[in-house]
Formats: sequence, C-alpha cells, structure tokens
Amino acid sequence: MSPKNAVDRNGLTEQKFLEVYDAGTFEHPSVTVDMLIFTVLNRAQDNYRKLPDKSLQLLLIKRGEHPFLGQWALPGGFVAVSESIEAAARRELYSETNIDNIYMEQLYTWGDVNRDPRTRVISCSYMALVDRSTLNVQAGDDADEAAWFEVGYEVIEEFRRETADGSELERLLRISLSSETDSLSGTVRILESVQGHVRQLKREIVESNGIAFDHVLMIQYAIERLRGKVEYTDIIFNLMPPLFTLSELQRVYEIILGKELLAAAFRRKIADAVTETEEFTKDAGHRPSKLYRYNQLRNFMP
Amino acid sequence: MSPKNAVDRNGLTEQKFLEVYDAGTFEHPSVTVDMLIFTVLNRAQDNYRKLPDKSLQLLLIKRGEHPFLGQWALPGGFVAVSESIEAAARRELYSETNIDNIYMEQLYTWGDVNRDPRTRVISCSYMALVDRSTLNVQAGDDADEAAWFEVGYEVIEEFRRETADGSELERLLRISLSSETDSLSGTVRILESVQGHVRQLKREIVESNGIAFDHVLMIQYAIERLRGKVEYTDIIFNLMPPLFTLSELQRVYEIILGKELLAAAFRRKIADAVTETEEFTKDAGHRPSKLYRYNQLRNFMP
DNA sequence: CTAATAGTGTCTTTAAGACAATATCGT
DNA sequence: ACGATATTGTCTTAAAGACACTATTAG
Repeated sequence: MSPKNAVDRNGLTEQKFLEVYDAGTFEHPSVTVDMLIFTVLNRAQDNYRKLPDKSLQLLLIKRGEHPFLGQWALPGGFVAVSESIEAAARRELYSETNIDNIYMEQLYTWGDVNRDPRTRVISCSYMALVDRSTLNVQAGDDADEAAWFEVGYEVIEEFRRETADGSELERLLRISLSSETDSLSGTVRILESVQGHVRQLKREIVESNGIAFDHVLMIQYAIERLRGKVEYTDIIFNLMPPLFTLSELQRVYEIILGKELLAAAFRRKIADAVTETEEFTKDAGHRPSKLYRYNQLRNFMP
Repeated sequence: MSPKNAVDRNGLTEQKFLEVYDAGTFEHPSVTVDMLIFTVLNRAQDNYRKLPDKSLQLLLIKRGEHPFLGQWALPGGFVAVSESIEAAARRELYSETNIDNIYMEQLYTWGDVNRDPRTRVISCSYMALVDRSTLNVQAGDDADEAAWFEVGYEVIEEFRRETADGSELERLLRISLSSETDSLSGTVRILESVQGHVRQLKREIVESNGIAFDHVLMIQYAIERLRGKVEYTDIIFNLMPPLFTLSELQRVYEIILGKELLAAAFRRKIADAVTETEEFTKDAGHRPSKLYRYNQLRNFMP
C-alpha cells in the first residue's frame, strides 16, 4: 500500500478516497456459478459374469421456472456480494451432494451478453469430481428434480478451410446426455483459426436439445478439460473409491479418453501413482484382482 | 426453449415472467478484466559478437489513483453491462497496444471478497501474447504511465508435510519484475494438499512489493499457464516475429521454461511446427542462420 | 587463423505400442 | 475343462537425451 498521506491526482488521500468512492455509480452484471459435477457409475451387466460396465455421469437439475422451463440445467446459483466465488461454488456443491470434501476446480467464465434472457448474467463454471460410492444421498436438497445423466461425447465432423491469410479448422462435437427418463443432446461448433502466426478459438452452440442456457458449451468445455487433465495430472483418482483394481482404473481412463488402452502399457504408466494393498476382489466369477489405493506421496508436479 | 404457453410454478408464462423479473433486487459485484500482456524482447549484448539475449516482458501501468497509488498494476478495466467479457478484454488490449490481431486467452477469475479495498470486485484475467516487433507504439493511450517489466520466476522453497489423512506440498515462488526505472517483486505460496484421494490447491500472497492488488497472484498463475501450454500447444509462435531462426525460437522456449534445451533434440521436436524459407540472417559475425516461419498447416490437436 | 553460432550424425536411454503367454478364480 | 479376467514378459518402435563433429561467417 502507498503511504497514508500520499495524494492522488484529485488531491485525495487514500482514506478520503475510499469514503468518497461510490460503488453504485453504474449498473453491474449478476454473477453466478454453475457446477459440473461428474461421477463414474457401474452399470450392471446383463451378461454372464462380465465386469460391470462403467459410465461417466453428470448431474443436472430440471428447471421449474422460466426461462427454459422444463429443460435441464447445471446446478448453480448467484454469488452473494459477501461471498467469494469459490465459496459460492462450494455452497452449491454441498447443497447438491451433501458432501464436503470434494475435488473442485474453476473452469471458465462465460460472459456473453445474451447468455441469459432475463438480464446480464456472467457465470463462472466449476468442475467437481466425486467418487460415486460416497454419494449415498440421491442428490437435491431443494424441491428441484435432480438426475444423473450418462455423458456421450463424439466428434461428428472435422475439416480444414483455407482463408485469406491462413487457415481454419472447424470441428463439430456432439454431446449426448441420458438419464433413466430423459434423453438430451447438443452440438457445439469449435472454430480454430490461424492468421499469420496468431491463433484464435471460437466456440458456439449449433443445436441444443433440452439443455438450458448455454450449458452445452460448458459441458463440452468441461469434458475437454477433463480429458486433457487426466493425461498429465492425478485428477482421475477423485473419481475412484479408496480401493480399486487396476482394471477398474483403466476402464475409467478409457471412458474419459474415449478410447481403449493396452493393459500392459497402462500398468507400466500408472505404476507409481498407486500403491498395492494386501486385499483382493472376491466372488467375481474369475481370477481375483489385487486392490490398489492412490499413492499420495507421488510427486505432484513432474 | 419451452413452449410459449407453458407456465411455471407461479403460474406465469415466459413472457409474463420476463416482464415481472427484476434484475436489481439485490446488490451485484463489479466485474473487471485484467490483462497479462507478454512479449519477448531482445536485449543488446555488451559482448563482442554474441547473440542478443532475450527476456520475457510484462506490461504494467503505474497507478495514479488510490488505492495502491504509485504502485504498478496490470492494465484492465470494468466490463460494461452491454459488453461481453471477451469484448472488454479486447478493448483493453487494444487501448494499450493499438493492435487488433493479438492472441488472447482467458486465464482465471479471481473472486475473493476483499481483493479490492474499494468494493466487491470480481476480476477475470486474460493473457495476451504479442510479437514485440509489431509493437511500434510505446504502450499507453491514456494519461497513465505504462512500462515493460522483465519477468523473473523462481521456486525458492518447496517442501512436503505429513498431515492427518494425507500430505501437503508447499511451494514458495518468487516473482521479480524490473523495468528501466523500477524493481518490483512478490512471493506467492502454493499449497497443494491431499486428503484421502481428494486434492486441493490454494494460492496466497506472502509478500507483494510495489505490485498492486492481488496482481502477483495473477502474474504467477499466468506464468504457470504459459509454461504449461508452451509444451503442448503452438502458443509460443504468438511471441515470435513472422520470420525467425531456430536458435531464436529455442531461446524463447528456454526463457519461458526457465531451463536450457539441447539443440539437436529441440530441432527434431519442433521440426514439423515450422517451415524453412530461402532467407538467411546476415552480418551476424558468425555463420548465418536459416529463417523459418510458423507452419500453419500443422495439426492443431495432436 | 579465431570466436562465435549453425546445423548434423549417431549412440544411448527411456517410454510406448503390440501381442503372446501364463495365472487364477467360479461354475 | 471353460469362460472370464488378471498379470507379466518381451520384442518392436518411437521419442528424448547426450555429445561429438562439421560448417560458415566476420574480422
């Protein structure tokens, strides 16, 4: 801080300045948080004694109000003036899950002028990763209807165009969300352009089916981030129960990355992220599998 | 959107709802953008015929008002209600540099309650990377004094602590900023904790010397992001002029990453990110070097 | 010639990919 | 024994690190 008696160009000391300062001089936007709460769920297999299939799930809330009445939206709410954004996010997260100790990270702040038809709303999106086994409560404290949706993510088109001073890559991504009762979907266009050496990226909604606001964009962004981070951080263990088999872990990697991995290489790679225990799975109808836990002592930054 | 005649739990149609909706019911925070504008500068060498040294530079503005009068701050300003956050960032960027086509990306939104002593201000930080050779204007349209600061970044301490249900890694990072006339510095503490399998990260200012607000945090975050992205994207070419030598490019990598690279391996690695031209450097006092340009056709996503 | 940087060749080390082979359970 | 998954071994391929060697200029 500057010395207490220093004066600014208007001849004010700091104390005088703060007294005079009027925060309400012009109109402010509203600020909200929107939560992307992901989990991994075991789906029972119809088949003989196969391993349970896993799926990535996202929590959505059915809107009981205008706008987008009846559509599904990310859980979220307003940031109070006396509350940090992160505190608001934690509050929302807790109100949906009733759990405290959950991994959460800020993703992106969405600031287009007309993203909310009511008024100017800026929304800061957060991603949370929960181990489903700790979630006994069926989410939703409030009267709102909440449900888990299985997430599908697919690149449906991708092509390059030449432009005046460079080129452009367009990708169309399809997000599909399905709960026990509802089936939603959306398409996002991502435009990456290079002009000279300057690269720019634009993201826009092509189509949104039952998903409120610009939340498809947020969902697409979150999945992209999750995919990216899974490769160079230990973020994935937030989705795992305390004890897990390497095959389970591999499956979670596979559903997030959207591709199959080779068991041998996979095991080599994550070897020092996990610690083996003395325990095994049982009654599986096949060879038991050793249980592992996350190795906390692993170096955070490689 | 829901059908036009649908009614919500208060029996309102969407049109009625929007008419009745009152945006000004409660107090809103202010929202600003803060710009981290980076450049690479050639510093002339005192020595015989050595290559010019390079340094990473950041643009700061000297505050002529309370609070933090006389200290240096990131350029930035309020987001108007009728303007997207990104537009506000572009506007600020243009007003400082007088250039239009600049690489810019959103970094993080800082939402602590007391980050600004005047009132509640939420700030969204953006990073911009400029090729210094296109910047003929000495930055700063407004009356404010602007200056480029050379950026230093150093890990000064790092240790692990065992806690109840896990462990904690504490790192102390020192940021130093020096212009022709001023020398600023700050220390940031980063605390990464693991409890069970849940990891959390906290960032706080230990000390800030001549740097206004919480801008040391923003600077530290930006450098971290820049370092990270330089390794898996082509972001670095935004800092390069249209034509450059591979040695120059390597030096820029080195100052950003804060470590030396081996020339042979480096050349192999970036081989398909660049295209060679027929031109060479001249009058260098040593063997001329071939000039390259950025290869736009490179696959954006590997 | 020398100082300085540019650029290449190649051997070693490490990591990733591919795939076969072996192990162990419930029925 | 069979179906299913678990786990290891090893050969191949690709990338990164290390370092020596050759090339080209100004003075």
